[in-house]
Amino acid sequence: MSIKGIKKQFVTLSDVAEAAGVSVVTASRALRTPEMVSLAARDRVDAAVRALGYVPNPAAQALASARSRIIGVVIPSVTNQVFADLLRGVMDAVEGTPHAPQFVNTRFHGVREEDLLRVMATQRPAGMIVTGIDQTEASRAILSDMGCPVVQVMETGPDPMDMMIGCDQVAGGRAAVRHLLERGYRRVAFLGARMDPRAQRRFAGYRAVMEAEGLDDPALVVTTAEPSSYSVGGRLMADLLSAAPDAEAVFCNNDDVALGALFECQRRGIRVPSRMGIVGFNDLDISACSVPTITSIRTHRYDMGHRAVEMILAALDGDRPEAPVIDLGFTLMDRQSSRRLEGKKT
Amino acid sequence: MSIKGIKKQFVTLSDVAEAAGVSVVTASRALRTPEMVSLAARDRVDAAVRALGYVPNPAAQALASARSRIIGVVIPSVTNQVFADLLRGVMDAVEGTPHAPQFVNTRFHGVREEDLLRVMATQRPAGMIVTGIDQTEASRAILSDMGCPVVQVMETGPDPMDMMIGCDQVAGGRAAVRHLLERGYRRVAFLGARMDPRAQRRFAGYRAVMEAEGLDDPALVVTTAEPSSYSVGGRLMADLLSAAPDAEAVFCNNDDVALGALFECQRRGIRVPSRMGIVGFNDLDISACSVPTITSIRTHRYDMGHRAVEMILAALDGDRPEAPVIDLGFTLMDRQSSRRLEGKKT
DNA sequence: CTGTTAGCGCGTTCAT
DNA sequence: ATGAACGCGCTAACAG
Repeated sequence: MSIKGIKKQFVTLSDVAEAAGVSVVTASRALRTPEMVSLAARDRVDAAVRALGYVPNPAAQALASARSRIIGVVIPSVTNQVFADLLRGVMDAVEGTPHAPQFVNTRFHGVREEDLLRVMATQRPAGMIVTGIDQTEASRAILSDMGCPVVQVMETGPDPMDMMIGCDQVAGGRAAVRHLLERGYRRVAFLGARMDPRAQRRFAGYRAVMEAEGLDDPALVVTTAEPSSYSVGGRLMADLLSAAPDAEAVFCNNDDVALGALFECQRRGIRVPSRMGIVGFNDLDISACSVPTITSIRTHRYDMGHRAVEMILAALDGDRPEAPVIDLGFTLMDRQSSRRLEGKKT
Repeated sequence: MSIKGIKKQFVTLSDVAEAAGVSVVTASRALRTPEMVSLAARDRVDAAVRALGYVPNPAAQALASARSRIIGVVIPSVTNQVFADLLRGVMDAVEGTPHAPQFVNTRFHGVREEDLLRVMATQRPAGMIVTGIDQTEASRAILSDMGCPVVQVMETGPDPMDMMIGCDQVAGGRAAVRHLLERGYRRVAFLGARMDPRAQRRFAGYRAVMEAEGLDDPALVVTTAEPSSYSVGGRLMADLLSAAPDAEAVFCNNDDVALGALFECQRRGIRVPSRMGIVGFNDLDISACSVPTITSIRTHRYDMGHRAVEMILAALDGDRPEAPVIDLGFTLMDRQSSRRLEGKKT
């Protein structure tokens, strides 16, 4: 392109400006704020851009403007299907925009989160999406220093840092347990793996209902610090059957555990839902297909990711949302695994 | 920091240099090539870095060096558990390095992939990881123009662009079918969803074995363009039972389909494995826990992601691997769903 | 509406 | 072993 022809490897804005016969600034403005440029200039710049195949250099943009087009997404785990859904929502939402997500995972570790945020800060992100509402004070400080829109996703709660979109985990827990009680189960147990803050709150919902009904019993609560998985679900069910052989139903932390628990029942010949009711949380695809199908609390992870991005983009455009915190709610998917009365299957 | 105190929001290298009483270049060298700096200067720079909490600005680095620390990862889908495992391997491997992955998904779309690569190119990535071996000519050209290490993952094949790590999909398909034949199943069907190139090659393995045995029959092949899922697996099994009621076993495209097929059998009261054998592909967690457990071809997705990153980092250090293509192989996980003789479960 | 002038923070010559 | 000077490609001030 240039006479030296050595260092320059890409088409730059000056190339475009030269080709269009305008100054670099005009070319720049034609691309970023077309309404501030004469129609004639705009057309010539556009033509030059197409002819030369110009694509802006994000590093130069970021350096000059002290703002990148990166949207930082902080999640605790990539393994978990729940977060995969969130990611999908985020990726779909940035599509067609000049923004790109950058994912980091905290592995459920608070200090690690602070370090990761400090590194993210050097990128001057356009926006940040963080999981949950339990950030440390230090993390909150770093985030607010970033000077960009921040959305807390997955949960709702008081005291949002900036914006928030999710659902009430305690209410979800309550709904699950009430459903089982309505179905006629009394000895309702709680199975929980990886008791992170959200799982804790679901458990709080469970306990609230059980205590209110005078049905609470420590023997009915089985948890582990291990990450949730199908196999852990099976083990928790096994432990429960030892500790409380008369348990009639389980509310599981999430659907992985619920499905593992179901399999354990099948291995032991325990009939679900007649002898044992099961309710999960999150409503994974598989819960609607298993035999029997699994009753679960459906949360809207994809939408949370998608709308979180939309909220950030709107905020960048100066449109702050009316309400900073959005509760997407949840839906009880009433399926076979909690249908005590008509229970006929395995 | 500076007298103006207005624009400067972050600690820069000049701040560090000033605090350490050295020039900016020296500070820069102390960080990047410590051996070229006197011990005294090095220590003072290190101290200043810690005292001021200096973190380099990646945009400035990228602009000045025409190289970012981003590793581009191109996958066809984020939904799929298989790619989630790959991502996890990648994320774990970059941890502790100055590199960061950037994910884009092609949605199994070739032209889309080209566009995405063109955008990635503007970032001057440190390395690229791409899925599969079926890139278009244009994509290959863009990738090679990036002037960075490129690793093709998931499969092995001839003609690697640069480096390659995966396994032989055709061989995997053959192994699955041979296993079923050895177990005594004869009318072995193929169930396939989203017949992407990898699925096509597994199918090629299936067909090769069936033809060699003189057992091939078009009625035994049921596929759909829909993405694979548990429910699609159920539907494929239903379709198979209409087209070939005498089918004795199925080799499924992947474990989602296999599990869906199992559920469909359970709904219809068809005994697995005695009446219907099932083998999946990829070996998801759930396949080891379901009732019955599912025989599957285990592939090493996590390792592929992890080692792909390691290969890139090594190449950046000038250590090209001995062999540019690594075959990680696969393992047949022999479980209950194909145990025809001892089959007793549902 | 347009152009001129200065940087953004770092890497990379060249000198010394 | 060290430093001065320049430039990466773009945006942000300020004039006109």
